[in-house]
Amino acid sequence: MTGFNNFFKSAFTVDNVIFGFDEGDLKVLLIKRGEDPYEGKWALPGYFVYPNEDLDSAAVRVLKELTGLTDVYLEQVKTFGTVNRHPFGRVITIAYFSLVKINRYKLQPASIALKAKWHSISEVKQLAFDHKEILDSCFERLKWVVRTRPVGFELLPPKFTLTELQHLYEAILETDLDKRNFRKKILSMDLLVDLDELQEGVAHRPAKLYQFDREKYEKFLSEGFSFELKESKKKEVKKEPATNS
Amino acid sequence: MTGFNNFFKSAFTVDNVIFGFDEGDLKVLLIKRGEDPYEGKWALPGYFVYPNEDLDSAAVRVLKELTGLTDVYLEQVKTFGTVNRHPFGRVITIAYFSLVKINRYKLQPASIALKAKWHSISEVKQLAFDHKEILDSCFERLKWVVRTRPVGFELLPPKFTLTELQHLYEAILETDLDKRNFRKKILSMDLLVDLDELQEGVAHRPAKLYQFDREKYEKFLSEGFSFELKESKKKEVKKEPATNS
DNA sequence: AATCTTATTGTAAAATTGACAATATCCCTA
DNA sequence: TAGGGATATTGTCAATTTTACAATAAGATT
Repeated sequence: MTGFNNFFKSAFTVDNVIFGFDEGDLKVLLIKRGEDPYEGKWALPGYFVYPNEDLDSAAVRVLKELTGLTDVYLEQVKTFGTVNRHPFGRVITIAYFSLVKINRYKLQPASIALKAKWHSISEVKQLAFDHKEILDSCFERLKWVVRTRPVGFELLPPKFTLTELQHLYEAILETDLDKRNFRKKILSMDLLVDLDELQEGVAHRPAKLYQFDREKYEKFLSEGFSFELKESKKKEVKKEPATNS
Repeated sequence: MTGFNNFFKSAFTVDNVIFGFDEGDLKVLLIKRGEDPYEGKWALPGYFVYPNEDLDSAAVRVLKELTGLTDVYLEQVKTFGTVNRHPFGRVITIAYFSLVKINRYKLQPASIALKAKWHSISEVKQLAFDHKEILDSCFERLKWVVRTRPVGFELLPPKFTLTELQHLYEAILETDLDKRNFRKKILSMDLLVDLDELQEGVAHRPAKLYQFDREKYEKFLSEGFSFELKESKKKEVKKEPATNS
């Protein structure tokens, strides 16, 4: 292997776009960096991959150290490796996204982070490194995944209402959906269990609670079933309210 | 950056799944490795990424050195980084796939390759490293891409018949398609130019030649058009002829 | 001119999508 | 407990898309 030594001078990290859903809004978990580079800047949680660690394991570790969660949906999206993206040397990063039930855990700021905080996707304007670009890629991927596989449920509590589910899809796809058509479509897939329970603590007619039937989904999958939501017209672009200028 | 030095001992490569289409069959370009490790084994063309080289550039370089082609469709798919996947040390690889017009070039076996050869996808059983897994991932991705964006044309000569196009889709999607329905669907997208030319040299009624209208496609895209072929039932699984056993 | 081979084309039934608004139910307050 | 408030729930019809299906057309070959 003489001659190859020059190649063994790089490092790689994983960065994790952790999505959550709260108050009708799609959120991403960001950390305020506690060390160089970009100390004090908001960034995606991530870290170097250890020499004896698989990539997926590293992504799981980063997630666990920050949130304490282990059993979550996690998927590799894309690798970013522009030559000068990291001030310490050649560092490429493998981007993952994960979907967590936002109320299920307590943030556990890892040593690398001064603090961690949920941000509304739409309000994230810039981040350390090339993390904004990574976030955008993962958001695009999420849009596709959510139309293609029933993973939306990973973002909701185990019991949810159809309206909550619809709001989730609307937030992710950035469209408005027709209530009646959405319900028809979702229910026709026969992946939800009607729990015969009602929402509590709301000051109006409570909605029925449903649960995702994972077993049935696995069964469908093995029979060649394909979850598919049609792409629809874009929600008209929100006009930025004309700010002072 | 004290303490991080231990991370800067890795390397990364790009591996390229180069698809072509010939004789009604989807092909992949493999090389017989001319050096360690796995010398003499069939593998995906790939190489280390140079310290001052972007990932995409490396993929382009690998493709060019092998085929002489530069202006081809190329897309990053996934990164593979199992700890012990490479005998020389920690080496992760970023997998790309590309689509080439198989008759448009002469193979130029690079220094790393004893020889390069097109293999029918279905006949590739095992490869060096984890390359078979990489190939499978890229093939899956191609199936999705081809239903989602009109990139199939990248695999055909500039002028092609509708039957050729259909055979291409059938090879990639591993399904049979209905002739009339396929034509209706494709033509209704209004992305093909009827060249008013006929196929030559065939011993039967010659078919009309068409050309992909890239400009029109760009225009449609900017207007929010979405190319979409519906997923269809799987072609019934070919039963392996019972071999001697 | 007859034959061979592949190209080309249409129609009707079925399934899906998309648009659209009235009624039902529970909570809360007076 | 009656009325108002708020959201939940539900159905129909038109339009579009998908699917299944086979007869005729046209150039090449003999």
